[in-house]
Amino acid sequence: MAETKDNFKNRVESVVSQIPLGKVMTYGQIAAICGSPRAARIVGGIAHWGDKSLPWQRVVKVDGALAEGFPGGVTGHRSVLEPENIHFIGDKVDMKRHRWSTKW
DNA sequence: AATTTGACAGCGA
DNA sequence: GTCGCTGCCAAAT
Repeated sequence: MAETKDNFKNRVESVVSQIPLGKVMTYGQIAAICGSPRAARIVGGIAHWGDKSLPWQRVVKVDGALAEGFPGGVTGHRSVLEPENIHFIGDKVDMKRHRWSTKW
Protein backbone atom coordinates (compact mmCIF):
# COMPACT_ATOMS: atom_id res chain seq x y z
CA MET A 1 0.00 0.00 0.00
CA ALA A 2 1.37 3.26 -1.01
CA GLU A 3 1.80 5.85 1.63
CA THR A 4 -0.04 8.85 0.36
CA LYS A 5 0.16 12.33 1.79
CA ASP A 6 -2.40 11.07 4.25
CA ASN A 7 0.66 10.12 6.20
CA PHE A 8 0.66 13.57 7.65
CA LYS A 9 -2.89 13.38 8.94
CA ASN A 10 -2.36 9.76 9.84
CA ARG A 11 0.60 10.68 12.02
CA VAL A 12 -1.27 13.49 13.69
CA GLU A 13 -4.03 11.12 14.68
CA SER A 14 -1.45 8.60 15.78
CA VAL A 15 0.46 11.06 17.95
CA VAL A 16 -2.65 12.52 19.53
CA SER A 17 -3.98 9.07 20.32
CA GLN A 18 -0.71 8.38 22.12
CA ILE A 19 -1.02 11.29 24.50
CA PRO A 20 -1.29 9.80 28.00
CA LEU A 21 -3.90 10.96 30.42
CA GLY A 22 -2.77 13.97 32.40
CA LYS A 23 -0.55 15.20 29.57
CA VAL A 24 -0.97 17.78 26.85
CA MET A 25 0.76 18.71 23.60
CA THR A 26 0.85 21.84 21.51
CA TYR A 27 -0.30 22.00 17.90
CA GLY A 28 3.16 23.10 16.83
CA GLN A 29 4.78 20.18 18.63
CA ILE A 30 2.48 17.69 16.99
CA ALA A 31 2.90 19.31 13.61
CA ALA A 32 6.67 19.16 13.98
CA ILE A 33 6.52 15.47 14.86
CA CYS A 34 4.34 14.89 11.84
CA GLY A 35 6.96 16.48 9.63
CA SER A 36 5.75 20.06 9.28
CA PRO A 37 6.66 22.45 12.11
CA ARG A 38 4.63 25.17 10.40
CA ALA A 39 1.52 23.06 9.97
CA ALA A 40 0.20 23.64 13.45
CA ARG A 41 -3.02 24.96 11.91
CA ILE A 42 -3.49 21.80 9.91
CA VAL A 43 -3.34 19.75 13.09
CA GLY A 44 -6.27 21.78 14.38
CA GLY A 45 -8.04 21.27 11.07
CA ILE A 46 -7.63 17.51 11.32
CA ALA A 47 -8.99 17.71 14.83
CA HIS A 48 -12.26 19.06 13.54
CA TRP A 49 -12.49 17.26 10.23
CA GLY A 50 -10.43 14.19 10.97
CA ASP A 51 -10.85 11.62 13.70
CA LYS A 52 -12.82 13.30 16.45
CA SER A 53 -12.55 10.17 18.59
CA LEU A 54 -9.08 11.22 19.64
CA PRO A 55 -8.26 13.14 22.86
CA TRP A 56 -8.02 16.50 21.15
CA GLN A 57 -8.90 18.02 24.50
CA ARG A 58 -5.28 17.31 25.45
CA VAL A 59 -4.09 19.29 22.48
CA VAL A 60 -3.57 22.95 23.38
CA LYS A 61 -1.72 25.99 22.13
CA VAL A 62 1.96 26.58 22.77
CA ASP A 63 1.11 28.96 25.61
CA GLY A 64 -1.13 26.42 27.26
CA ALA A 65 -4.22 28.23 26.13
CA LEU A 66 -7.08 25.98 25.11
CA ALA A 67 -8.56 25.69 21.63
CA GLU A 68 -11.09 28.45 21.07
CA GLY A 69 -13.03 26.38 18.58
CA PHE A 70 -13.46 23.44 20.88
CA PRO A 71 -17.09 22.35 21.45
CA GLY A 72 -18.20 24.10 24.59
CA GLY A 73 -15.48 26.70 24.32
CA VAL A 74 -12.48 27.11 26.55
CA THR A 75 -14.71 26.72 29.57
CA GLY A 76 -15.97 23.32 28.49
CA HIS A 77 -12.49 22.33 27.39
CA ARG A 78 -11.08 23.15 30.79
CA SER A 79 -13.81 21.17 32.53
CA VAL A 80 -12.74 18.12 30.54
CA LEU A 81 -9.06 18.49 31.38
CA GLU A 82 -9.46 19.18 35.08
CA PRO A 83 -10.69 15.62 35.93
CA GLU A 84 -7.70 14.30 33.95
CA ASN A 85 -5.18 15.60 36.47
CA ILE A 86 -4.45 18.62 34.33
CA HIS A 87 -3.37 21.57 36.43
CA PHE A 88 -4.58 24.98 35.37
CA ILE A 89 -2.98 28.35 35.78
CA GLY A 90 -5.72 30.91 35.41
CA ASP A 91 -7.31 30.02 32.07
CA LYS A 92 -4.38 28.05 30.75
CA VAL A 93 -2.86 24.62 31.23
CA ASP A 94 0.23 24.21 33.36
CA MET A 95 2.56 23.39 30.47
CA LYS A 96 5.47 23.28 32.90
CA ARG A 97 4.11 19.98 34.15
CA HIS A 98 2.03 18.64 31.30
CA ARG A 99 4.00 19.48 28.15
CA TRP A 100 4.60 16.01 26.74
CA SER A 101 6.53 14.71 23.75
CA THR A 102 6.35 11.42 21.87
CA LYS A 103 10.11 11.10 21.96
CA TRP A 104 10.10 10.98 25.72
C1' DA B 1 -7.20 22.04 -10.62
C1' DA B 2 -7.59 26.33 -8.05
C1' DT B 3 -9.11 28.98 -4.15
C1' DT B 4 -10.41 29.56 0.72
C1' DT B 5 -10.33 28.24 5.16
C1' DG B 6 -8.33 26.61 9.50
C1' DA B 7 -9.22 24.50 16.94
C1' DC B 8 -1.60 28.21 15.38
C1' DA B 9 3.21 30.08 15.68
C1' DG B 10 6.47 33.50 15.45
C1' DC B 11 7.97 38.28 15.10
C1' DG B 12 7.18 43.39 15.51
C1' DA B 13 5.57 47.69 17.51
C1' DG C 1 4.94 42.74 29.24
C1' DT C 2 0.95 43.15 26.10
C1' DC C 3 -1.53 43.35 21.62
C1' DG C 4 -1.67 42.67 16.51
C1' DC C 5 -0.40 41.18 11.94
C1' DT C 6 1.78 38.03 8.88
C1' DG C 7 3.34 33.60 7.44
C1' DC C 8 3.02 28.52 6.67
C1' DC C 9 1.31 23.82 5.23
C1' DA C 10 -2.22 20.90 4.29
C1' DA C 11 -7.05 19.83 3.87
C1' DA C 12 -11.78 20.83 2.33
C1' DT C 13 -15.04 22.75 -0.96
